[in-house]
Amino acid sequence: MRKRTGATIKEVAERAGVSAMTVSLSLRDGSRISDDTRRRVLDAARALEYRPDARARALRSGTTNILGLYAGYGYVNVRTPFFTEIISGLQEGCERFQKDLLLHGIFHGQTPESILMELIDGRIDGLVVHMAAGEALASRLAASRLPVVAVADPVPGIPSILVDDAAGGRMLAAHLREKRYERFVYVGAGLPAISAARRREGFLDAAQRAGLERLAVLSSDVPWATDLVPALVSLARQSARLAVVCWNDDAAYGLLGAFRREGLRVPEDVGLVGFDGCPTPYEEFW
Amino acid sequence: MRKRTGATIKEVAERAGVSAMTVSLSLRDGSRISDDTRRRVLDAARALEYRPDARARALRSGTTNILGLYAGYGYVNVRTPFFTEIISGLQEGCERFQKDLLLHGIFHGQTPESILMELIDGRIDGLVVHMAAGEALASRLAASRLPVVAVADPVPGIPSILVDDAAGGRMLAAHLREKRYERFVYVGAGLPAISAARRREGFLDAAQRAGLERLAVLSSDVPWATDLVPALVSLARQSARLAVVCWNDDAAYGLLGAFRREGLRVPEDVGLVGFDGCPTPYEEFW
DNA sequence: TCGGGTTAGTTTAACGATAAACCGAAGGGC
DNA sequence: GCCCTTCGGTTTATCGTTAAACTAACCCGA
Repeated sequence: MRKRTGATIKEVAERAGVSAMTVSLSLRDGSRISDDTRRRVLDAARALEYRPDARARALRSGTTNILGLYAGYGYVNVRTPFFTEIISGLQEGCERFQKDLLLHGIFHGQTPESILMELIDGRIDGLVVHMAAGEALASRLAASRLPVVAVADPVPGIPSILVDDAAGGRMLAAHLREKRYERFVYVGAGLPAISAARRREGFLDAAQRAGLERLAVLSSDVPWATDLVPALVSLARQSARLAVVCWNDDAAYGLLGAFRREGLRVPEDVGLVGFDGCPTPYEEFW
Repeated sequence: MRKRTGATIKEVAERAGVSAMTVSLSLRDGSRISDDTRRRVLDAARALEYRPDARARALRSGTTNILGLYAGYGYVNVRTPFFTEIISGLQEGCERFQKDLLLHGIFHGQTPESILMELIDGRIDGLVVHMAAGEALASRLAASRLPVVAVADPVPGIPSILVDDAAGGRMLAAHLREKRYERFVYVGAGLPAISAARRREGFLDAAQRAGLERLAVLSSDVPWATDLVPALVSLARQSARLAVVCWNDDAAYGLLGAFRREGLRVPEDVGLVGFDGCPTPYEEFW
């Protein structure tokens, strides 16, 4: 057990000749304390290098000043631009509201649900989730009374920040026509993400309407879709005017690198398109 | 104030017909509890969907199961590969030790020290810092009795994970000779980082010994060194066999993009080198 | 049969802060 | 003089859990 090292509120109170409550109020609220008393309290606090204990404050006030980010598909993978964008945005928000940001870990032998539950049991004041949640999990989240926002994938009954996947699909199909592509392979997600499914259906639908020939609909089990490279390369070599359509930018970037290494030129030999608009750290270099 | 929503340990105790302490022990320690009692407790806990409150646990036990990452130069910039590498490594460690990871925010009107102090006042069980710390800050850290490790920059009296900057400088100078570069511009950090200074001196020293001509030693105030582009481009156009030596990879990547946009080819028109070995998310594509 | 040790719990007292209720003194209107 | 309000605090009772000390029952060997 780790003991605190600094002074407690009682010691400050004693030194300033007031009650602990007065110290507490002086340091936070402002009202109900005379300027004179407050100054004495602040002096005492400074002299003792007093800093309120976050744990005690959290227990009594119910507030930790920490926001959580929960990633349902494994963990918060900061190596992918998708997450770095989300985190950067959250950091800005955290700054505005004076919060810190907590990234949960993956613990062996724990289910995603138990990780989520552990996260919401008093550690944080609010939560951003990125996951495909069913009714069950959603209702447990709601029961926690914790403010929750979902990003990128909808969670029933929870405010969700989403992408218009269907519109994206239509834009994509139109773009391919415009660029004179005639056929495509779709590279989908190996995840049960609702948004990924909508995105796929949205595009397939629009592509059919646009008269694009559908060669294959694959799905990749790794973030950068590298498991599909052999199949895709072989398809690309056989088919003219082929576009590889990826469900997200991570897959597209991964394939871009893989294609180059295979000597397949983009866009001369094969078209390649992603979805998300993720910047990379050095995107001006692309 | 946010109230807890679930059952407390007392309610579980009551339902199981035991004391609160027995519940606490049953759920954690294992010893001193008969199998029979434990089962009753677990049943009751499950029935009530009991989850221990992290705040209370933290206050009483002194432990939060959270590790902190503190970045002294502003904030934890997850858009730079340098930090994503650090964070990814920390995530692995957190997984092993069942910890979550806390990223502090930047708060208006707070000094870096006050942010650091706030972070260590009971929020976390251990800390990784990336900063140039003087004796004063270092001794306050030590006084907190919190386990602290410094990365990339040394902090007096604190275990620090460092790079051998001098050796890097020698390797770099040797490499430039080998590649037949004759002169260089050094692009240093606009930060008071100790490691950056050592790195600069280490290289300048080795470069002199290696007989390389030193055209300029600049320092950049932005992460990707883009403020130096005009000066560097003009130098590069005037000088043959010139290498631009960057103190870190962020600057080198930034300049790589900028040079290309200026029509300056790397390495045909100018040499460019970084320091760190940061991967980018899609490095196989480079 | 007695003392010592183990087993399986319980009781008590915090951890350090704050919410809520309370309280004395000063001021003010009628 | 009496009642009411405001100001500037204090007192009390937790928040929910766990460390430490305690206890009752039982076993066992001498």
